Amino acid sequence: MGLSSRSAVAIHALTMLARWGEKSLTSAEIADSLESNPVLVRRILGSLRDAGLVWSTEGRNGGWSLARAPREITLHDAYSAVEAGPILSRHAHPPSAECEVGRHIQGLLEGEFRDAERAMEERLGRTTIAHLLRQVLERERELALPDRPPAPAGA
Amino acid sequence: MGLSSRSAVAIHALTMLARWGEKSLTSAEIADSLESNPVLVRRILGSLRDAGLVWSTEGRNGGWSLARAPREITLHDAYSAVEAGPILSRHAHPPSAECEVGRHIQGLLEGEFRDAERAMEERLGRTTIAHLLRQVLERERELALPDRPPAPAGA
DNA sequence: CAAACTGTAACTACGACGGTGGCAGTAGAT
DNA sequence: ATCTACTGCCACCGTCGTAGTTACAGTTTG
Repeated sequence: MGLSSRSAVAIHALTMLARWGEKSLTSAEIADSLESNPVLVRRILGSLRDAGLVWSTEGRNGGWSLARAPREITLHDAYSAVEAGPILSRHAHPPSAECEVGRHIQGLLEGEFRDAERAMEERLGRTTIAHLLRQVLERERELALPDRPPAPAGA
Repeated sequence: MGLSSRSAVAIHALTMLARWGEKSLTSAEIADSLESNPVLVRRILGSLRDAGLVWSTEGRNGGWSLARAPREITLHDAYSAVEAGPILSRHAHPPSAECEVGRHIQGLLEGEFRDAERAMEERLGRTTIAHLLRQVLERERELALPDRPPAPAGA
């Protein structure tokens, strides 16, 4: 089935906060960009705040800001803040201890799956919000030069 | 939420088929080891058959056998046979094109997530059913020697 | 006080999942 | 030929996580 889209929302929001770092953004502004709902955004940013990635101020003119420099926040930070359990699900029930394979497979799978998940997380940890923001600005700059399209086929 | 437990079931079944390679196993026998249901097992083994990992024979004395040598079947083979879509979910809706970040984040995330998923799959591809079976037999041998426990604290 | 925010609980709709029963088809056993 | 033991497949159920929404209490600024 796959995980939730919370990671995508979290990374999107963090990139927005990095882009407009001077001022704080409200959950409504971020929800507008997501074509979604302020409550959903607050739920996810709440998790990011619990993880120490952002902070919020209440009341009028309140909103959200980054708690660290964009280059100090990796995609793995965002992922692990909003996504809980393991990715590769284990046995729904413990297998039968009567079976020679059933007795041991669970423990062995645990190690294998854990290694595989770690590999994914390690890869996520190599990209930062700063890196993402840089690419966003780059692509935006390309849009501003319609006469010189990026990497044309015959160039 | 994480993926389904189909991968775990598939790997469990493949390891059993490798262990009793001489004779074919029925879905009921495998379900017994899983403490689960023959229909569930047939559903998953059906996917493995479609992927060319096992074959089945109908009728009395029918059952399931490996279609390849255990060392030619990786955990990634099992995983990709039974698990469909992406692991890290993308945006539920496309973000707003009005937003400078929303315009580009989806494409960028796609690349990042895809790389991360590939890292996990690559790691799964490094372990084979033969490797798993060897460890099962090893642990079983240790159980047969109660006087010499494996790796005691003071050894 | 009024306005604009966060924070949180409650609720809905939907989809995927594990699990179950039923039944047609197939092949060996007698 | 019939019985038996399988696969293959469909339809269904209860449960759970998710996205989305409404509602409302609390907080800060103007």
